[in-house]
Amino acid sequence: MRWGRCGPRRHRLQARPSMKSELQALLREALGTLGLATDAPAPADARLPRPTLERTRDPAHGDFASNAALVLARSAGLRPRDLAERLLAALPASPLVTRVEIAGPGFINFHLSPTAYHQVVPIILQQGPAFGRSRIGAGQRVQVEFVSANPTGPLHVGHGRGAAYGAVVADLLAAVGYDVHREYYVNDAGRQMDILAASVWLRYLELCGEELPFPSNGYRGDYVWDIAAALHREHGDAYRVERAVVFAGVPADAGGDRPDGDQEAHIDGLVANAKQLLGDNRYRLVFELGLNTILDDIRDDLAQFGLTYEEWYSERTLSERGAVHRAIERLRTAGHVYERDGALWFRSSAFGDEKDRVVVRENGQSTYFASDIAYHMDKLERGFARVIDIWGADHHGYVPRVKAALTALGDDASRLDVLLVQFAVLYRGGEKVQMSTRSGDFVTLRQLRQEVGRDAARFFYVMRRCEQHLDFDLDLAKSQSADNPVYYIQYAHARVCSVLRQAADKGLALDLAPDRGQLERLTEAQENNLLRTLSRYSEVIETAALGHEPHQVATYLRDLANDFHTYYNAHQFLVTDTDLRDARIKLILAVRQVLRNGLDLLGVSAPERM
RNA sequence: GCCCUCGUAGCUCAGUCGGAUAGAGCAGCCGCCUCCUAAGCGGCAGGUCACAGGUUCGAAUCCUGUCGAGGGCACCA
Repeated sequence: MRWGRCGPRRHRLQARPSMKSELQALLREALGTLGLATDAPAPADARLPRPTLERTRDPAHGDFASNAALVLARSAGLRPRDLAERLLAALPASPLVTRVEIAGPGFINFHLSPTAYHQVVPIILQQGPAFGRSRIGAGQRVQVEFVSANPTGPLHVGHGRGAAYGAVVADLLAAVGYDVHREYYVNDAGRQMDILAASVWLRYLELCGEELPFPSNGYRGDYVWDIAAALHREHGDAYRVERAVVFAGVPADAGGDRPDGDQEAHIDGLVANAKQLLGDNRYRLVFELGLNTILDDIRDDLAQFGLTYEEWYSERTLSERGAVHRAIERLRTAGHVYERDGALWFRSSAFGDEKDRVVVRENGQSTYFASDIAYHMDKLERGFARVIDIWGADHHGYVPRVKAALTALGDDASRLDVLLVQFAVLYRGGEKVQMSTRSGDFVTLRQLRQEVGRDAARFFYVMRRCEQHLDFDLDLAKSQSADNPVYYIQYAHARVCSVLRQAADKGLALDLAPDRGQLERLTEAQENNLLRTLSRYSEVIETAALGHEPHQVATYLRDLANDFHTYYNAHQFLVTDTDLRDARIKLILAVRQVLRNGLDLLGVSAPERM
């Protein structure tokens, strides 16, 4: 995290979002006093490290440590420890800090007062669900596009990870003050959709009693039968065409007894025949029926997974509005396209791509890539400060060409971040669950939710870094044991609720007013650990949001739950000493609040009893 | 072949912008319920951070190369 650009400002204890930013302000002031501006733009040599303030790993080094003296010694013309001395002298006093010392090669270690930690409890209780949220995004508009699976079939478990990851990235950005626009790009045009329409029609013909060979490249899932059955129910035989006519002039399929055939030409021939035999209106109806049925299913599926979108963006309307044409013309005007072999090519190799790419095919149809150029152009034209795409890792080769297109259009490609999510592999009984999209034999997201539940699914999907392959252990996700991190964390929450129920049952009068001084009674090691962990929450949310790293929240919550369970086992909360009891109840109420806030960000519920 | 990502304890993974003695969980071993939920807690053991160089006060982290795993290299989307 950079140190911010705000000028020297009187520090006010409560105004800072976290104790870390409070200390940063102190340090910045000291640096300013010595004329070592940290607000200057980064030096040309970006490899020069910048001063940082970090949590220490070893308590002997205090609570926070800064490497400022080490990093700035050279430019200041001083030895690190000498510079550290001067910084120490220039450091303003603060009630948070009890002691500052120089250690090792020139680290500056800050020891914080117990009060600094105690005050985090009333802050959490006052801010409630808002605790951990901040305004560092300053209302900047950010677009997050995720899932965007083709509406040619139900979502499967591979899409689930992108869905969970994208949802949390978006929510995190919103939590730190960005104006987030969540979007699903609907590929409702193009060849794959035509293949779906043809697949539906062929299954319909089978329901009508026609016997026909199903194309090897058609969509074979059961859902295609369902859509075909709906068509047949509503329209009887009105769309029926004899088998011989359907296959007239269609090149042979490949596979099975015809290894010499051509799958692609075969399915394209069937699509062409379907369009011609059905005519515009009837073809359109079949097409729309397939699209809408599947899209409705996807919407419903994602809603039940806890995902909401601000917008479902149609590829078809994009091209109908002329955006694709306009994008290509802009590239043409800028001199970045050329014709070869009857097709129109974008010279993406001039902008860092491996090779040039076709935007208009020989048959006159624009490519999916052309739509994507138009779509990304449109995103930037809509005025988003940042645009985030979340794609499956198998699309990584696609990143350079999209960025190339934006650069060629004269846009700033650095406004686009593409986050690549690796695949999730399911394990059941220690065995890898085999899946194959080809045969339609895949586990759907809905099935996964039904098997392990929404909470476990959401949590497991985001508990690893996105570029890490995910081993999704179904048995673990279902197990109601401490091994299961979801239950472990939720159990901590339920335990706090349980203690409060006990207090109520015993008729104990709790004084939970914010500032009564009882918090000074929290002196046990477990209490100090808990306070330290609670005070980290805002920092975790900030780094998780800015780094697009939901797993940090998952890891943090596990730590917090662990600290709580340790405390629970070591000390009784409902003691007879009322001040101590009130202090402990306030502390665990703060724990409960932070658990809730964190789980909420992950889309996981916080049950009151288990 | 070229490109991208990854390689940390037996297994699954954290490790902040390069920071001080590399951390969790599981599995293993030893303990802890007359007590707010044992769906819990404590302890022990476990490491050449794939390998080799380089950069510097300092490298698991940055650079180069090698090896290994996954993915990508369409007038498909």
